[in-house]
Amino acid sequence: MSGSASATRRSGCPVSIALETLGDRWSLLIVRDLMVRGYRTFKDFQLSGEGIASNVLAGRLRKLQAEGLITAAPEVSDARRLNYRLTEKGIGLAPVLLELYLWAARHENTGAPCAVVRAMRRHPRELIAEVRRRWRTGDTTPLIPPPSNRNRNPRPLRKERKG
Amino acid sequence: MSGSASATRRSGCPVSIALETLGDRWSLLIVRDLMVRGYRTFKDFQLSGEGIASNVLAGRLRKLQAEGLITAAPEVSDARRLNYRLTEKGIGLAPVLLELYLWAARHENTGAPCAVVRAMRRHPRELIAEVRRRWRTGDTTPLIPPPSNRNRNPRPLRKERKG
DNA sequence: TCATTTCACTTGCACCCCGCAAGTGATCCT
DNA sequence: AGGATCACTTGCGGGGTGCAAGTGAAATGA
Repeated sequence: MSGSASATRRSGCPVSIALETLGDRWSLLIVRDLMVRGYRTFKDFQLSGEGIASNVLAGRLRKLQAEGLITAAPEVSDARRLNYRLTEKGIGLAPVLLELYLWAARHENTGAPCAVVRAMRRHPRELIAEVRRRWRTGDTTPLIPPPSNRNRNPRPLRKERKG
Repeated sequence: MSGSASATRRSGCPVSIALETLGDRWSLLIVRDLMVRGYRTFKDFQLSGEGIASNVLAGRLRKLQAEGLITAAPEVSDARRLNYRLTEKGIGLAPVLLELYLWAARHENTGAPCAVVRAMRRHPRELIAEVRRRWRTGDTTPLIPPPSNRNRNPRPLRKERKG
């Protein structure tokens, strides 16, 4: 029951409580990567092309673990490797991500293919069911094709260097 | 077409693009307050009990305007007052907020009344329709009762003073 | 065996943004 | 006219973020 949730609550509103965990730039992207791309390791996230810093990534993974959204287990064949995996609570975010996806696809010009968007809009239940099935069975083939360039040297995204 | 969207895009994924605007602690809470509570003014948000700082609030309102999620219009009867209102793009976030609400209500122990949660879970379409109806007609009676204490002096929420 | 590579981080640094208290200017109320 | 209200802004200190570089353990290759 997520009992660990820290001391202070801003308010009792579920939306507010959800945003205490998820209200930042990265958490939902990590969940998305675990859910629909086949990502499982630290390296996978680093190279995801979004450009998250390694220390921030480490912090987020820690936090998501503490909140019970993901688990980490060392891989049997390679003790260096940690496999991250969504929990039931984590996979439960599928509808949120779906709606967020549909919203952005409608109101921003994204690179999302129309056919995919239309399919998602018409058959949301089936999509969620498929996501859960893949989660249960450990199927990690990407549901949505990863961005064509799994950026090997992700460009820095800074405002403007002062000097 | 949200053309103003700034120069750099982290990735083409709609979820990532959505989080560029909404991926922080406050933006979605402001949208929620406009959507289901009757909030319209700067003061309303300040007293919402979540404890947002006034400078941060001003910044968020600016950003949400720039992104086309809200508009601001001076009230006719009182020129000091600015009325904020959701745009079509803003009201389009209703399903996202609904799913986020349901997720938190299921996986965290929130103060949400079970009957309300159950009703939301069983009749999501009707709820969204009602939210849109209220938005169209300018009906600002709170859809969900505001937290009993519209905190007059919101407590500071700091980690723990060092000393 | 032993160097090299890979992996999952950590450390140090500069900068930016946040939370907070206080202030500002315009507008309303009396 | 004087005070209250509103929507902010400013100044300050601390914490979080982005980035480059480093660390230690485990795998890989010669």
